[in-house]
Amino acid sequence: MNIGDVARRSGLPAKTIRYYEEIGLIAPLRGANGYRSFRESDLHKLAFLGRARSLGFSIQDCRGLLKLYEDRDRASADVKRIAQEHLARIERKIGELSDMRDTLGHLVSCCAGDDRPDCPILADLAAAPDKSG
Amino acid sequence: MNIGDVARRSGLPAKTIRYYEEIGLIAPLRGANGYRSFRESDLHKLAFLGRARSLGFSIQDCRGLLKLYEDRDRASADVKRIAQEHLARIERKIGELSDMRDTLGHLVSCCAGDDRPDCPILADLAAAPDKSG
DNA sequence: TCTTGACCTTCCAGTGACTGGAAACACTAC
DNA sequence: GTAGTGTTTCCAGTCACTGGAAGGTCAAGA
Repeated sequence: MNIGDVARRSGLPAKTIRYYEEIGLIAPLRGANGYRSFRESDLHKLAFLGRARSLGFSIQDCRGLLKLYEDRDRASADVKRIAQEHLARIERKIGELSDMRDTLGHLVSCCAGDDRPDCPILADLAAAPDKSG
Repeated sequence: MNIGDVARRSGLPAKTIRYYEEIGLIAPLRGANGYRSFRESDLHKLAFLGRARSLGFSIQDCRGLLKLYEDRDRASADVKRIAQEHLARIERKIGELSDMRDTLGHLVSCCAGDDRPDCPILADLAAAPDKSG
């Protein structure tokens, strides 16, 4: 398979696939013409990566997951740990964003949104000490 | 005020303050020795920026907000629109992350996390078509 | 006067995970 | 032969900083 076929079948852009090769996530063969030649196993890896990335795993996480995926002697505990740490990061992020949403939502609801200059949003930005930490 | 004082009083790293000058968010004066010389108004702007950034506004948004902040003839509607668009982005992001959390939470709860190789997390990554789109 | 140390300056490079674009080579169909 | 598509590599840009190097400035103390 050429990169275009793999891109279509995996749903990943060809650019991304080349990038994944560059950083060592996949290692497709090369044909005599210099074109990348993908095996089914490469396609599986790319689908795996696409799915993991869509769940928000970092490339570093993906590297670890892919290694475990290919290791028949793996312990599921290792996979679970990576997933749990990622889950914790996601939950932390949701918490941060929820705080922003609450603050911002309140400010927006207080703002008249008309042609006058008075604005509680700007007032807050100008006056409030940083409550984020 | 030198940059160190402003950094302490605004809570922003000196590096960040220099960066904000470089991209034109602030324009401190310069002393004869080449040191930046900050006025109270620069400090206020930096506090404003710090607060806006902590609410997740992009630098581009900050540029707009700062302009409105300094415009006595502004319409609060313009501020509100920026804030509402940002709020919508935040809510979209929270939605995406919540989906990830739900999927990942389910997978994690299904994984034994022991020394055996069988793992529903890997099984999902390997098998599931991308449901993110 | 000299030194020490804190502070300041600019410039360059790196982060994460791609993405866009240019220039050139390869292949297929007509 | 040529048009069009696919592929290659390489370089630069994204966003908002952050780290570090090399060197200039200043205030305090011996």
